[in-house]
Amino acid sequence: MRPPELIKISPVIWELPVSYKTGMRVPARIYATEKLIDQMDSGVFDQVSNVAMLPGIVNYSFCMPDGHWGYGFPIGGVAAMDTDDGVISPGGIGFDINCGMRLMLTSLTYDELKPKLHKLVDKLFNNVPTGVGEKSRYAISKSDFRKVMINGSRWCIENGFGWQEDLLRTEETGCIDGADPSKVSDKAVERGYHQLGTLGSGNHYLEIQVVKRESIFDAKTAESIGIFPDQVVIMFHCGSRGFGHQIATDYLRVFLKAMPEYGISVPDRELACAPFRSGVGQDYFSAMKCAINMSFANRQMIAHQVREVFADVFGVSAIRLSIHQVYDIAHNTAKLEYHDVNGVRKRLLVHRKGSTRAFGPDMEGIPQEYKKTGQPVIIGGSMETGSYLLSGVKSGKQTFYSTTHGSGRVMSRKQARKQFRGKELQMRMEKEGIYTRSVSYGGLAEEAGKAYKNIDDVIDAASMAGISHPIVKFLPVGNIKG
DNA sequence: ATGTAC
Repeated sequence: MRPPELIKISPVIWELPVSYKTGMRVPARIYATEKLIDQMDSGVFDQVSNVAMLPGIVNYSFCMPDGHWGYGFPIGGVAAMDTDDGVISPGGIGFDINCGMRLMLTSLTYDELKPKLHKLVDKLFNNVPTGVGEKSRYAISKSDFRKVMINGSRWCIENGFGWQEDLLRTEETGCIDGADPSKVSDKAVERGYHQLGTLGSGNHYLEIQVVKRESIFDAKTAESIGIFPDQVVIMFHCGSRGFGHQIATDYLRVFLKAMPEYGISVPDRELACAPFRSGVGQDYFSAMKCAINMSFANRQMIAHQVREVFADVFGVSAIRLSIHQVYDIAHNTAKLEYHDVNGVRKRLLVHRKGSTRAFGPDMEGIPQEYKKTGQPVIIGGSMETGSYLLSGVKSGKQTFYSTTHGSGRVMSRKQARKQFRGKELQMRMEKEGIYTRSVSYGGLAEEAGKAYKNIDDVIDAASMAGISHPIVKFLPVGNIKG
């Protein structure tokens, strides 16, 4: 359903000019192949051009190749705002603040895993709380949770839930500066303090994956990261649970009320925003950072539980099994970054909603060990089709160093439930060598591979456009989900 | 995504 006004800039870049809609301050750019652009719902074109109307937006309103309709902004949306006269918008970050991915390696080969796969997946399913409303296995007081809001993953490491090196291999070393718990409602704390180390539901999952020799695209980089053929790896996807959700809800309400006071009008209530420099804008920014830190800590606690389960099932310590983390990266955030805009270095608030930061080689803010290769980008595909590790590249400058975050839905959850049967899907996957455990069959059906775009198409588009570089593809063999 | 509705 592409609009006739859509201009093809290159085989993988499409533009809606400012003339497309009254009020657009910048053009909108969608990264997609012909095939992917035709798979995008009309909501993408509508929303990406709405975002182009927001005050202070710089260069373009972007949508990544996995883009689809979302709350206000498209999922796959990127919008960099001028920090002097621009806005901050919860819809540009997502309800699940710091939803993100973590990738961990093992020294195990697929043959070593096979006899224990069922036991491993069952034990992960029993140990990592999975599903809506599930609570943490750890008793964490509200005063400890306050420390988590401020210190993120660092709190976990200090309390024995992980390894020091995990911090170095986490975006922001697992703790973003400037989190202020006084800006977070009691209700959010009430929902969040017992959610550390829980997976959640929907498309949140934990997967055991295998490296196929033929799916290593950049052997040199893969080897330098510690990846080898037939290796077993662990990937998971989750965020800040009810905690971040409540913070987003709280501030959307505040912003809706504040907008007229600042003279801001938006084409869609879901684009509620406030000037970044305003009191409420800064309050949300500081509260959102608490959710960013909570989410890093959540994934750290899951990583800890994963190591425990592996050690238990294989009867060898996690250190002996070399369960080292590759990286942990968010795909739902707004962050202050310095970028070159028409030759001038400017401080921007980069909203990435279902989009992954992909800093190129030598850039500040990526771990020393990845300075040469570029920042690792972890892409979760559907549970049937596989996932990717990419790296950031120099030419990522065009999108403020942002790329895709996953496959992107082509079918609504409702539609998927109608079209697929969870039980059948589980049996078919089992036959294909993928053992899944899920809280509900309906939930499983929503995540069917065919409900998503083809992950290879999405990665090809991102690669062709020069916004990230494929290193390796992983194939799923075990999966737990909410 | 979410104690799937304020």
